[in-house]
Amino acid sequence: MHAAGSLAPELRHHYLFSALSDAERERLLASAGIRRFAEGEHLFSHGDAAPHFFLLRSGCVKLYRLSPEGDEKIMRLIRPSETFAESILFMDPPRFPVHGDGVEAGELLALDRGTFLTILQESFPTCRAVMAQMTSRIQSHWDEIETLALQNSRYRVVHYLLGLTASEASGRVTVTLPARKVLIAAHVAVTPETLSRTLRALSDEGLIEVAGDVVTIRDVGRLRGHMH
Amino acid sequence: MHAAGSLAPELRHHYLFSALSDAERERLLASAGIRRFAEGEHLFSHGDAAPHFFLLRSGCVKLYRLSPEGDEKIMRLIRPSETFAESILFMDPPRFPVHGDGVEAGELLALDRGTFLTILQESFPTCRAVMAQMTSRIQSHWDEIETLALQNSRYRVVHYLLGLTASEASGRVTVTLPARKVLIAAHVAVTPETLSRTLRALSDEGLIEVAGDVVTIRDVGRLRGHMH
DNA sequence: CGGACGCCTTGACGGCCATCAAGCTTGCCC
DNA sequence: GGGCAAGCTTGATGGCCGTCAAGGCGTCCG
Repeated sequence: MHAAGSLAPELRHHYLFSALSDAERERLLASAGIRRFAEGEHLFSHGDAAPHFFLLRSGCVKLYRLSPEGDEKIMRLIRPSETFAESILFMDPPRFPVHGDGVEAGELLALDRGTFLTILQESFPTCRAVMAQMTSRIQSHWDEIETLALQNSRYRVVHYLLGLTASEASGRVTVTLPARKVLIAAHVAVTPETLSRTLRALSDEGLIEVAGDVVTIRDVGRLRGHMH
Repeated sequence: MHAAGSLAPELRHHYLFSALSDAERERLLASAGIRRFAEGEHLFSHGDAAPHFFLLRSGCVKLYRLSPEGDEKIMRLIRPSETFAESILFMDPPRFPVHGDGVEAGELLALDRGTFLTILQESFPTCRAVMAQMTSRIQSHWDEIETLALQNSRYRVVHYLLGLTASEASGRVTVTLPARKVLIAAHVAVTPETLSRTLRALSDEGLIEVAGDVVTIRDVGRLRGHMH
């Protein structure tokens, strides 16, 4: 991990940091580090001491939990310019709440907890941005809990596909799965076999067309109506 | 809903508000209201405009979601002196993310969103308390998502029972279920029938003793080992 | 005391989905 | 091209748990 160069523009355009002054951004970057990682590389473990939170610059990272039997549930797939592990800012002591692995090689910006906390103290707008971010995460958690508790696997898969489309989309839409299918499966909490069978069923019903990792939804509205 | 009287002590001892000055607490209370509710009374719906968040003074409230088929998943059971719906502080527009019903008659303190946001702006320690609160909620959501995704119903029931005991407890412990069993079932995402059968199985295996809503765990450590 | 109502339990059954085990397709390298 | 490996698909089977239906067991109230 080496020092962060002139990344100020990257931060300026990010929701969480756009309310900071140039001086504050510089201060934050001065304390930050860059970490390159390879595909499959283990980045941190659930429970590890966590002095940083992260902004992904390139590649793809999975955040996941493991059951004692070794089953994996992916909590989030992180894509470039997304931040993660902000929670560690307010924990005492700060520890990662999940495992993190590289899925595609890339680069992380590791932001220092203490520095950012000091800056927060002086920037209520940024405080508010952090809280808004946390709020929207909480929203999505509640949606996921509801989905896991109340809905079957077919619903979860359809819901996931629809989530890949823009919310105002309608009619015929083509999306690309953001990762290998085994990862998608671990994300929607089904086995790869069930994911495969579900996609095939949807396809047989004429609702979607599947070609590798490219899925064409033949009619978004109609798919929405066929969740059960 | 009528004005809040001299409730300052209640707020002073609450985690979220203890960092406020007396003047700020007074200001918050001046804008607050009290709402009494009956058992079974519907308090608000998922999606309703939400000008307040709440502190429960007495009774019990359930926060829940419904599936289109009418199945209910309880997200939280609120007990006196707990706050809820703080998320609405940072939404735009603020809307309740769940339904809320009274489970036992009681009284709510409804705290004004705008007033609290103004106060937050001037009190970084309170900001930080709010963020810490949100962080711990996020933690528990991740635990719940993991449990729903990776564990079977027996595990979830055992996990719930263990959650009712103090974390450092060991040996023989007696707990009282905090609500009717149908609500417990909706909380751990099983049917009442399955909850009943699971408790019976645990009881047949000599792990617990059940008498109405009083459950005696014969050995906490041993129960922990029998989750699967 | 008797009956009714809620709440919980118990039993029988079936469907969903995980598991196990082959096959298939694709890309890669010799 | 041939062979191998990784990722995905397909099939057969079984177990968990939801559904439906009936039965027990308190509590309340006439």
